[in-house]
Amino acid sequence: MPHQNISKTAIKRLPVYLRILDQLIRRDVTLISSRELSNESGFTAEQIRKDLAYFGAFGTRGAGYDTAFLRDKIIKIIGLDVKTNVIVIGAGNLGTALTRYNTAKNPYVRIVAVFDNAPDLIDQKIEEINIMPLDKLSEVVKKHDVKVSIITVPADAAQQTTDLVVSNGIKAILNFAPAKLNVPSDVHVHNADLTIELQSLIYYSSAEEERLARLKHEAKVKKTPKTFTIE
Amino acid sequence: MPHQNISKTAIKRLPVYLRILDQLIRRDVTLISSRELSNESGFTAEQIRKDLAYFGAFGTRGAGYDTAFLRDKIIKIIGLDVKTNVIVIGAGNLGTALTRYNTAKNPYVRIVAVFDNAPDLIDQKIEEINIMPLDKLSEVVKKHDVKVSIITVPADAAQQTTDLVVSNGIKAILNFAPAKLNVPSDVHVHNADLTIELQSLIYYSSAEEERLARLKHEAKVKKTPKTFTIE
DNA sequence: TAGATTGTTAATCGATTAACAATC
DNA sequence: TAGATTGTTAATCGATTAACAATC
Repeated sequence: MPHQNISKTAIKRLPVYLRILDQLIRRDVTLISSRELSNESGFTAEQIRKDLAYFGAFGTRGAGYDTAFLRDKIIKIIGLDVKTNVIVIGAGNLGTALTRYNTAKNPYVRIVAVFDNAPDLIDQKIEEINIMPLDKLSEVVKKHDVKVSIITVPADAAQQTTDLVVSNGIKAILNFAPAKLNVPSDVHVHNADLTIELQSLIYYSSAEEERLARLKHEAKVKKTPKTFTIE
Repeated sequence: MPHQNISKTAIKRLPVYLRILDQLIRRDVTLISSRELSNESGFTAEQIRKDLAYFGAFGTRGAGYDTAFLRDKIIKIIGLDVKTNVIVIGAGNLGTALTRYNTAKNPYVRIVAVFDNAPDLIDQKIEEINIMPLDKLSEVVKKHDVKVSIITVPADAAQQTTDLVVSNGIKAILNFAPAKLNVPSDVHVHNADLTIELQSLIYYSSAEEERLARLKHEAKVKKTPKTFTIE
């Protein structure tokens, strides 16, 4: 297979497979079929096999996948075999939650520092990690060769924060600010705007058909010719 | 257009358009073209026009879209014209962050209560919103006719929490727990597993080609016939 | 009328699903 | 060998992009 294009949706599923394999290995399961992986992940068995096939042939026909072997491969595919140093910008509730969670539960990354300009937060700690002012960012990024930044600042500070991290060589940004970030083409941005997640979910939470029918009805009313009418 | 299938990806973009229209209206902009909306959102103008066309013809040829009119339409399409009552389960940092953010910045939803079983959290407040034990959930859901729940509990409590909210009539779940939730087919789940977002971003943060080439090389080495070799 | 921009149809692209040969 | 499950190719589906007629 000479450089097939790797589907972006497949990349998003790899961490799910990794999480499941981690769990299985903890339960001493050594072999798993794509059918069983499907039950655990919610993705189809065909899709799982196809996702993995982009990168190689990791299973054994007739048997399934060796859990430890497959985990090792996925870790290398994603690039988690070397711990990734990450910075967090914004030490509010969300920045704090992400820092705590990743420090405690995500063994593949290391949050090296949290940045915030609020004077009362500086020199405090979140789970042993220092909160620092933004003017220390350059130094920290160089020292730990940081390539990934999580941004949890307010929307109106998002672009200037982005410009700062990009100018310091950051290549990937996980953006929680409700704002579009302008970046050079070699910088990757994943938007994780939680308000958008919630609002698009609300679309599905109540009678969709009915709502859209009402909308169509209104449109008709609106298009009634605007002549003088007797009230 | 007799009931065209509405694309799921279009639904995810509607809240982005809404956010931009809110900003434009605040800046007293009354008319906007799809080209300008494209600049603000990062989606193409063609895509924006197509997304809106699923629901009606809201623009004026030659001119563009009336910002207030289009905002009103999008609000009705998503179903945000009536404030949506939402509950949050899990009063940790993430639950707190989401509660604060939505209370302060998202005028379209109302968080009516936060649930947690930790005794020291009960009866505390997050921005005027009570933290309650889970045995009060049924009562609150009935009282406020809640249909949407945000789940921010640990992975091992996610399914039982889900079963609880589903049995109380919740129809949409925004799930932050790193776990697959099993729900009846009439309940919608949006997964927002932040670890997965971060890990899939890491895939793009460092030399992809190189990493995958190394993987392929390893595979070759592994497949060397296992005969006796002279060291 | 001329210029601009929408709404819609057609063409392309990418992702998922189905099917099955390969092979453990 | 028979049964099982992978890896891969072909068919389908859905989403995006391109093009342009409609129309303000």
